[in-house]
Amino acid sequence: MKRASIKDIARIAGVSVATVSYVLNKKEGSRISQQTREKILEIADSINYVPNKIAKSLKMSRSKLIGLILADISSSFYSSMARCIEDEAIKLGYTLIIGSSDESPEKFKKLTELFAEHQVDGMIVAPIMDSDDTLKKLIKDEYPVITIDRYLKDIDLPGVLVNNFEISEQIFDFLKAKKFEEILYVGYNTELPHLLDRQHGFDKQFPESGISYKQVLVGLENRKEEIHNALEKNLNLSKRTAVYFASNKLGIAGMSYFIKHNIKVPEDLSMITFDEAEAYELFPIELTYVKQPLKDMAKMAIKLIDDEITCYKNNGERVTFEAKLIQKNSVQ
Amino acid sequence: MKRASIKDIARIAGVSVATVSYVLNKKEGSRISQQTREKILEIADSINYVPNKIAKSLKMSRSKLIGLILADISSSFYSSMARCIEDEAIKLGYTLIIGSSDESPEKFKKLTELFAEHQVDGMIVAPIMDSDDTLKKLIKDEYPVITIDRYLKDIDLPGVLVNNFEISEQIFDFLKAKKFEEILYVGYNTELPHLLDRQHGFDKQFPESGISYKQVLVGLENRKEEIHNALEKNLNLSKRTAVYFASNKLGIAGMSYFIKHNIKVPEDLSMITFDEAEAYELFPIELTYVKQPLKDMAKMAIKLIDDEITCYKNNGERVTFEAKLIQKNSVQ
DNA sequence: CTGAAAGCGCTTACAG
DNA sequence: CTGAAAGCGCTTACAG
Repeated sequence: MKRASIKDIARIAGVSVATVSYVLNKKEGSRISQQTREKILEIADSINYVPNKIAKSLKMSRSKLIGLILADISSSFYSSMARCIEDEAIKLGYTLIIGSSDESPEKFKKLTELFAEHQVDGMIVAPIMDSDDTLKKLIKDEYPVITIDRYLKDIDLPGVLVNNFEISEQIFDFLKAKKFEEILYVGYNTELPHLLDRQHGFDKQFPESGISYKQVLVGLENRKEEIHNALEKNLNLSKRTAVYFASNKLGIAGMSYFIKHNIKVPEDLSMITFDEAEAYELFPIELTYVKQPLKDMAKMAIKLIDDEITCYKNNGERVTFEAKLIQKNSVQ
Repeated sequence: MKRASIKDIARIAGVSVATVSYVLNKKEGSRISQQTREKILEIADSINYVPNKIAKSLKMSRSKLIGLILADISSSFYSSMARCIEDEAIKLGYTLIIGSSDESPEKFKKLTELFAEHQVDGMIVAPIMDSDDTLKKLIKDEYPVITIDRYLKDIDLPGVLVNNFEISEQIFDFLKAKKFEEILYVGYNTELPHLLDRQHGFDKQFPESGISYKQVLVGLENRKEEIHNALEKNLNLSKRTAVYFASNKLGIAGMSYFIKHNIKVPEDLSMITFDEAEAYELFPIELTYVKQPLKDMAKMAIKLIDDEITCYKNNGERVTFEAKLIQKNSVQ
């Protein structure tokens, strides 16, 4: 598997490696004769030449690699996101290296180090709790990094996310207009700002609304039992109740609870979830849920990181996309 | 973001780059004095030295990169698989580059080329229809490649997969023992051998079994309407019927059909699916399904590709794992 | 115990 | 229109 290099092409063609490099890179102002050019291309093809991006990277200090750090590639939200980012990255000539942090600061740190060693041109990361130091170091080194989905307080990094606060306000208004007596928010026990936004946009108006409000916060691990227990303790079906699940995993755990206990949606209870999921197909009715514009976000993420790579500025500006409440039949 | 190199360390320490390289790589037979060693390590740390794997790769002709080509990273089966492979790859010091072929031979080819240019040490691929030529070229070049989940007729490559044929035989036996009058196989209209195995292991015994057998084959795109239509045409609930769905996506589409039409499992109909899925949680009863040992398969995949990288032999031997029928409540 | 030097496969400023 | 040469950041056989 000894592979051909431009040196081989040069030798066969009887020209210099410089000449080969010029024609292979189709430089605009290239002054190579049509004849030489054709000969070189032909030889390259015939000996199965594959350009060595590693050598090129070393010389150019550009790897055309982007590191993507997600919490967990096997979760449906992140794998959908990864897929969209993959498609956009390829369009700009980047290749993706992917890693899962599992919400562990150590793993997160390891991943950034590993990716830096591989000389990725930039990183797109979903930050996690206590990844501040790791990110600060990257910022200090002026490493191109942007955030996706999440962000961190006091960490100024460009990023893309949705209007978590506002969409939750909208959901509050929506539910308020429907005159629910009791509303339950099922979210996460975390300091992750995007989740706090999602939570606070929702609960801030309750005090003066007169609506009975409850809140259940579980661990980011999405343990089914924990979620079911929380619902069991907090669900009051004697009132006209709505539940807002802050993620698709929470929603799915919720639905499995409802199915198990024969609670009918929306007759006995109304519900809204965040994000989409394949699993929704299996709920007896169509869900009202919050949709994030993943493709647009991915496109913007790649644009942002490409901008930072091309011209580092890190103005810390986050681009907010509008999430959309898709009204179906789970709220009555 | 100009980064420190061993040259910088050497300059500051007043030693040669060779010495720096030796201590940084902790070579066993290293003859560097404890004093120099400590000084170098200290300096490396203080100037924030990050080893440049690209330079190392170039010199060593080893990138420690593995290319993973799946049909679609956003599908739950492949993202779970990717996650397992990621974990195993890291253990052996490899980093994953991931791409989705979307069942397109052109994309598949592009991906292998891109990965080869990035000098991945090897590739783990889920081959697709008409990717023969691309794979043959890789084999001719003696590029380390192994297959995962799928394989291709007449393409000899090491790989890991499950005993599709045998597990389907077992399912036939299982259903036969339950004395169903009619059995429906919902699979794919494809020549992909692992799916044909899954299919043939099931249908081969029907002729002499006396059980009425139907077969529905849909496109790999898993279009819900197509699957629903097929079920509508072929489902006969007047008989004691069982359905075997050849993938989780098919199974999910099937379940959504049953829910929509108020068909009760297992009272009106029994069913079995292949692979797991988050969505199963939302079906009213626990499913009987086929479980693949993803972790073990991932571990073996990394072992196989690492073997090929270390010592290319490509004996074409596929390692078969036993899928397991997990008996729950969807078959009566 | 340590260093000078070659070389991995490229790109590109410079010279002709 | 084309080539010789330097250099990207490493590793390692060789010499001392």
